[in-house]
Parts: sequence; structure tokens; C-alpha cells
Amino acid sequence: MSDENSFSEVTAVEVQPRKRMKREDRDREIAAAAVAFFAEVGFDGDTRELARRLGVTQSLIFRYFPNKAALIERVYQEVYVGRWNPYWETIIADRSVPLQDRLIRLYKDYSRISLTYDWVRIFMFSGLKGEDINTRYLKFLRSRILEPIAIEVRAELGLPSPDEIPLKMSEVELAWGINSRIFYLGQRQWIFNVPLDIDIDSIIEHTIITYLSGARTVVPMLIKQE
Amino acid sequence: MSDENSFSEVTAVEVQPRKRMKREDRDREIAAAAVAFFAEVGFDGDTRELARRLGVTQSLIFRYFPNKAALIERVYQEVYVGRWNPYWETIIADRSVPLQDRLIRLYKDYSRISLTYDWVRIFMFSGLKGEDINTRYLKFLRSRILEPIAIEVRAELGLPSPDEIPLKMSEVELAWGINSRIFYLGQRQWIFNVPLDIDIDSIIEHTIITYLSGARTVVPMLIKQE
DNA sequence: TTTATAACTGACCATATGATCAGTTAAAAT
DNA sequence: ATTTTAACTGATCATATGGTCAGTTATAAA
Repeated sequence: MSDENSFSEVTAVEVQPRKRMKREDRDREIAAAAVAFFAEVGFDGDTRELARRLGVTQSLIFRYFPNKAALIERVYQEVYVGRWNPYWETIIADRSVPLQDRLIRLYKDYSRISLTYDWVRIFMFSGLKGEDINTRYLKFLRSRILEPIAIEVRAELGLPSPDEIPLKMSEVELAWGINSRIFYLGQRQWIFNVPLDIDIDSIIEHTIITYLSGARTVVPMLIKQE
Repeated sequence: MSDENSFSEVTAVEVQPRKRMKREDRDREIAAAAVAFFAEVGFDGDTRELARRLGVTQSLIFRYFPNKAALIERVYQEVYVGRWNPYWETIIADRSVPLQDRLIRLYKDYSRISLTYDWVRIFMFSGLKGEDINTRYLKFLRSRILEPIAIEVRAELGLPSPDEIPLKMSEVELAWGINSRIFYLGQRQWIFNVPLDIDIDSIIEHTIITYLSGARTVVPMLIKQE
């Protein structure tokens, strides 16, 4: 898929077939191929087919990973841990920018990662397998993204801060709404094969506007009830 | 797991072991068990384990279904076709009821079916497998639920009817937002194992209110652009 | 009670798949 | 040029799994 040297046709040098790779390189190559492969066929995909795609024998894979479970674990690391961008957390709290702009910027950037074919499908496959890494990821998302958003909404609407009135569950649930909307776009594209009629960035904008508009109506009601 | 007769220890009557069932009954029993089984472990679940849960030999399954693919096809029928309620389509168009109430009633009822353990997981498993039944289902949903909702919103806001200005893609996309929100609740519960902090009916109410509130802001803008 | 029907079983086959390991051979070190 | 290192292969094993079929037996008709 990705060409190591885009000038290969012209220069034709440098691109030595190099049948044997350094351990570290091969390790990364297998991991990357495993992400793409398992994203496509699921974790029941067999190692022989994966090896075939790598142009390598099946037994080689087991010289790099003790067993299939370890390979899958590595896939989780690549996808869940390796693709989180801490910058997202800082965007939210920057009150020098209007909240609506912050949220749009955040989710446009977040969608660049999490609306990927690989990401969406790996996330679902591992969830269905019952791996608790999904649960942990979503708890992380809640504390790093959704709760901060709910806090900023309070400030935006001139409502009491969480110090005075603690965040309600329902305020966080409202913020889940943004995420569910975005994630569903990925599912429609990469799982259900239902094309998106308009571009993702526009949908994100509408989603944020709708969320804030709804929040203006609902949140004041929510924090009044005990 | 489920006891056919909870009084069996006392009465011990009525519960004839009846080792052999009528073809039709056994057929339904296998289909029902297959839905539950595949929902849990995915379509790679093996037929021996399914037979074990039924208290029956594996070969019997193949006396009722020519092969595993046919059994899976039957599962799709049970879940997708068998659980659609045409009444949902009639709720939407009943203008004697306020739109907000209609939508809340519709989605509360819809969620009773589509937020089931079996339904959510079968839907994802079949989607990931690349079955086009998901695509077809979502197209059906779009034409029977989402577009009608977008039409009713036009009426509610006193905007031109689709005869005058055709429905914009983006208006339908906005309605997808409701569905994505609801479906995500099911995924959190039955796939990602993230508990819902507040009850589903409340979330549905908030979702509808948020949607309508957002629509009031966004839809007039949408239909002005060409 | 006997007979006929068909629901059901148990043994078996062919293939697929995770995992192992003795041996081969590029490529780096000398 | 030779030796040493370690990346890689090919053959093989054990088990799992979809599917078949001759034969058994519960159940209802006679």
C-alpha cells in the first residue's frame, strides 16, 4: 500500500529487495499489517493469510509474537494507545476561543483519527470480543473530553460552576450525544456501507451547533432538578 | 439456563421430557437459540456448542438447515424482518399529536426492540461481516422513518413543504442524529460495557428535545442555501 | 399390540488453523 | 574471503470445525 520510495521507478536504486529486515522494522511491519488485516476480517482472521499478505511464511509471525493473542494485544496498543492525541484535551479548555469554535475544531481533528476504516472496525471487533480495553477507552474519553465539555457549557451559559453544583450525569449524557453522532458516521461508512450524503466536516458543524442549541434549552432545566 | 417449568420439583407433571419435537417446533427452537448464541459469540461460533446449549447433537442442526450459512440467513430473518413494527411509520404522520410527543413515543417504542442485547450485537456482527442486509435495513429506515421525520419538522416550523423545496440531504442527516444517539446507547450497554448513568427513556426525551431545538436553529438555514 | 414414520444419534471425513522446531541462508562482523 | 549471527523457511503436529450418513428409537397410526 505505502511505497517506501515514491521515486523508485525513476531512480530504481535504493530499493533493494532486502529479503531480511532488521528485527525492529519487521516487527513494526507485521504490527501494521495486522492492524489492517484484522480490521478487515476480524480477529478470527487466520495467520496464514496475514503472512501471505506480508509476503512471508506463517511461522515467521510466531518468531515475532509468542502467540496470536500477543499479536492482537499489540494491535490494541497501536490503535488505542498510539493514536490518542493529548492536544484534544487542551483545545477544550482554551477560553480565548468561542466554545462553538473549540468544539468544532476538536471534533474535526478527532474525526481524522477515529473515523478511519481501521479504527472504527478494530474498535467494534474488540468490543464484541468483550475486551475491556474498549470500556477503559470510553471511561478515559468521558473524563478527558466529555466532562470537560459539560463544564465549558456551564461557563458558556453563565450557569453555576461544578464547584457550586456538581455535574449531573445527564449533562454528561448530553455530551455523549456528540460522540455518538460522530462515531455513527464512521460506522455508516466503514461497516454498514451507507454513504454519507454530505461531507463530514459539515455534519460535525451541524452536530456541534445542534448540541449547543439543545444544551441552551436543556441544561438549565437539568441542573435545577435534584 | 431457562427452566421450562419452575414448579417441576413440586408438580413433576406436565413436564414430559418429550425427547422428540415436532419439526416446526424444533425448527423454531433452533432458530431462537441460534439468535441468542450468535449474538453472544458472533457468527464464527461453532455449531457443536450451539447444539450443546440446545441439548441436542450437532448433526441434528444439519437436518434442519442445509448448512451454517442457511442458519445464519434464518437468524437475519428473525432479527431484521421479524422485528420491524409498521406501527412506527404511522406514529410519525399523526398530526393530531404534537411532533415532540410523536417522536418521543416512536423512539421509546423503537428502542424496546432495537436496544436489545440480541438485536444490537447481531446488527454489528452482520455489518462487520459485510452482509448487505444492514445496508438494506438502513435504507429502509431512512425512507420509512428519517425522511418522514424531516418532513414533519418542516411542517412544525412552518417552512415550505418538500413539494415546494425538496428535502435537503442535510435535513435527513440531522434526523440520523437521533438514531445514532439511540443506537449508541445500545452499543454502550451491550457491546462496550459502559453503564448508562440515567434511564433510557429520559435520554430519549432529551435527545428529541435537543434535536427539535437544534432543528429550529439549523433547518431554516439549510433550506435557504442551494 | 404391532407397524410405520420421522426425529434423532454417533461415528466418521476433510479441511482449516494455531503453534513448534530443526534446518537454511542472507547479511554483518572478522 | 571466512566466520558468525540471526532472520527466515518448510515440514509437521494437535486440535477444531463444517458437514455426511447409516443406523437407532420415540411416537403416533393401524
